Amino acid sequence: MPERPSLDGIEEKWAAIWQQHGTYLFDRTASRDRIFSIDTPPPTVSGSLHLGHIFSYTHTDTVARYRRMAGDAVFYPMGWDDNGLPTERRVQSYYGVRCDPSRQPDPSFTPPAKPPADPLPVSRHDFIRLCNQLTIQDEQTFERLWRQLGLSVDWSYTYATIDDHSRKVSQLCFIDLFEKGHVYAADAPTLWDIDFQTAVSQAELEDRTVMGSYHRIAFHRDGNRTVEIDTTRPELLPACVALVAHPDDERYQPLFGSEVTTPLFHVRVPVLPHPLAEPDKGTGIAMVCTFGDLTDVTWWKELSLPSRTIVERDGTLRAVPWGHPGWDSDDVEAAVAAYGEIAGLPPAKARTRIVKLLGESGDLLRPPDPVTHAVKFYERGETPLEIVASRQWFIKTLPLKDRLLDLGRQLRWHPAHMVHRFEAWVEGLNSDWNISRQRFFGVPFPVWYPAGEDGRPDFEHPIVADRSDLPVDPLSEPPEGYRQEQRNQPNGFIGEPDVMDTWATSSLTPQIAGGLGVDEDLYARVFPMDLRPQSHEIIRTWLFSTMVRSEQLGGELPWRHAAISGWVLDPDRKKMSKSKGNVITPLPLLDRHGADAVRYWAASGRPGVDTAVDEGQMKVGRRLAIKILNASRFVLVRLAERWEETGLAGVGGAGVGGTARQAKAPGDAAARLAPAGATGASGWAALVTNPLDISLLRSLSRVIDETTSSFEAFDYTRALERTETFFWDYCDNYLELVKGRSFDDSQPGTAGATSAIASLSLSLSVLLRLFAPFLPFTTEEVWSWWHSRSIHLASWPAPAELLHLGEAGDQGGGGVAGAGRECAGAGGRAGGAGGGANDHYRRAAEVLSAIRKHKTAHQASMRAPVASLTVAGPADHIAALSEVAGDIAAAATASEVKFAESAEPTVEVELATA
RNA sequence: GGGCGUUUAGCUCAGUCUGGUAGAGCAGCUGGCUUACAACCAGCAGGUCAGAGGUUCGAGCCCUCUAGCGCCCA
Repeated sequence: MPERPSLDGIEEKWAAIWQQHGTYLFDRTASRDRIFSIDTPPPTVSGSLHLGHIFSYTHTDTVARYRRMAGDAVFYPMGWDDNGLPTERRVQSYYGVRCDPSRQPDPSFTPPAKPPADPLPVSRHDFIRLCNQLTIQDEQTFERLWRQLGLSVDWSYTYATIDDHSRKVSQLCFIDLFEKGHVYAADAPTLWDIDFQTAVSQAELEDRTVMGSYHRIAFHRDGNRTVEIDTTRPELLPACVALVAHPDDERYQPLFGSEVTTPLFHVRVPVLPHPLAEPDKGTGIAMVCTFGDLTDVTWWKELSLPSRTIVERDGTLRAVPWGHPGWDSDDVEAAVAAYGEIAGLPPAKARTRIVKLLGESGDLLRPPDPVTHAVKFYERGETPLEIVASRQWFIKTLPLKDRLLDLGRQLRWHPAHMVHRFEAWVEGLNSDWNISRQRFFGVPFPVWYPAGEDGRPDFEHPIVADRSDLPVDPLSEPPEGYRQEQRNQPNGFIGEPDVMDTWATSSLTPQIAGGLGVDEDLYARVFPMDLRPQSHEIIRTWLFSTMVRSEQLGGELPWRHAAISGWVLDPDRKKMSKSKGNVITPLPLLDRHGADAVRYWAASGRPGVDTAVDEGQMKVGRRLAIKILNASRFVLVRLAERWEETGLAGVGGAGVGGTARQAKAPGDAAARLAPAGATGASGWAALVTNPLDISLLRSLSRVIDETTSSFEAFDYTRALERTETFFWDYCDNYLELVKGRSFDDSQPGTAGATSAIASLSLSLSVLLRLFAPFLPFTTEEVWSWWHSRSIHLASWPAPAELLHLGEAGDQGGGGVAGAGRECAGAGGRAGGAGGGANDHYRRAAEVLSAIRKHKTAHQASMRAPVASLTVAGPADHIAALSEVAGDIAAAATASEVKFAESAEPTVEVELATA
């Protein structure tokens, strides 16, 4: 035990020892009912870890540590979500390269020391090589930070969503979907990001309010009459396939079923009713184009409209064959001429041009009217999404809506109201899940297509890889029965060039971590997982997609509980974002305050509640940690010095002081004192005979009950608060009260001193264990002063450790002293001495407080001697207090305590003249 | 537009299911070196519980409405 305890260096020290000793290794021989498995979110490694990670993962870690101490074999793996676009972007900027899939691999390629301003084109193979290279670096950085934070992860189960194992599981599950008919490829309207040149899914969308303009345009009816529509995208006029208005809209009811012609292009389009048309929006009648937005897709589908797509994958308008089938016009020449003005242009330029044309033709009825409106963006993109028709793989989710809602209700959500977010999302689903991405660093589809005589792929007969060959890359390996030379040749084969959406793989983390198809024994032990922790913003993506996959694989929930963390807000309770420049990075905070202090702050954020960064809270946490060091030293010094003479050495506790290091795991005090232990409740607890000590332990046993039930409900914050409140009171009052008795040189070895030492030892042991999930470094440091085995492998405290059997049973009631305790007998034992046994401690603390108040009011030192002390109160108070008079007198620095009966409790203090 | 959450001391939040005279920490002020801890301790001050109405002997808590803030969905 150090002379002056300190937190300096304990993080490096214990992180290394935990790693060396394998403290958090999962016991995979445990039976299912003893296992607690956690499906941790694999953070995206391409960014930096932010405070939200620290926050949410700390929550998970407190629960993991609790479960481990409560006797579970905790399966707590970590994954890295490294595949996908974020990594590609990081690699592009880090090395200054871009992927050009038409290039041949260059094995000698190494990226320049400094990224060039103009990105170097590299082959797909080399690009992926760089992605792998950088993610491995990033993952090491992440792992160091996690270790610094003290996460009790079993690092031997770490996976990455791009590694061989994940690719294998992901492809395996794709084949499973394919065989079950849950996945299909189709030409369909697809949300398309023209900058990233890739499809995106509904889950990756984000509405952003942007400036636009309503253009009022005249469509023509018979007899020179017009219909006026407002549109923000006049350039899509050639793609117009209908006009729609609300069925109840009397203005347009007469037009339903009739045809109108588009200006400039002279295309006949029907006027149709549909409830999604908003009468209040613009003129109340909308132009349906293929495709301007998702509502267009709905109208197109539900009204069985034709398709006239004009937007290319790069966002420009493609050439179209006016006058040919599907592109009929009443004035082909005019249509060709008008379209010739905009073909090949990007949307914004095409818009300007067409507005000019409409103005010249007189069909633009007034100057553009600026509006703000919501536009769909890819969440990582900067250009509004286009909707293009292209061939993509989709997972069927729409037929699953009801089943998913049902599963959502079966899942235990913490907090419970988070289920609404899930339900809102599922109910709002309007398309199947597009899992194709036209990118490079992702899990390939295990699919090839036979090439016809013309060399074109036969999409109707995909060749799916054999399970035993996984993982495969169809762009570098041929399918069975083909030779590599037949790639892209007539009558040969063509590999599927797309990769899967990141979520298509990270939705399988329970299967990946659990070893589906690879380690069935492990999988059976850990799946379904017990806990899915995550933040609320990714309910619609990660939680949702994982539910989909688990349902399609085995028709069940992937986990039993979902614990949802809130967001971390900046100190002013504003959302942190790069653009606002208010992002706070975790590393400086960890360095400044220490891991336990940051964890303390994180644990103060209740499940689901958005929490502001609060360095003040971190300072409080650090102070708590220091207090634990000092209080522990106080207790352990007494324990060590009185060890022999109190007779405690023979009771079976761990060695303390000089002998601590020799004690072995089974000999730890905690282990011995556990109810199941050989000595059990008849151990140290039997030595606690003083009423003050007994009532202290009774209070503490209630804290155990409360923290335990809080943890069972995933309310780690409450567990921490209860423990902390008790501990601070314990330091201020209990330690002061027993200071004299536990250290009384005049009476070593008396029952009173022995009781105090035993009680201090028991209570400290319990308190440290209650704190261990929150402050793993500090508690481990202190624990190591008197135990050889990690506190994180010690058993979670049980009330029975503190109380004799038969008394422990009535602890559950808590609150005011139970009636059953009143008649426990009149001896000096627990439950004796009249009124609620717990009152000794509480009343003594109140008296002490009154004395302090008096001293402070008289500007006296706390050590100022008290000449006369008279405690008055109801008979039962006095009876209890008189039993602890010696402790009160010592703590008050009074020579004696006089008692008097009165209706109201009072404390009269007279200080000795200074 | 629909939904969820939230509003309690200057700040951050407890006060739950199950109604009984407003709590903690931080910050502030005052005092105290007290042999575990001055990185500490003690004390003080600080609130129309967002607003209105209702139920009740009694409402921060239950019900209704309104407003602000945040988020989700459309």
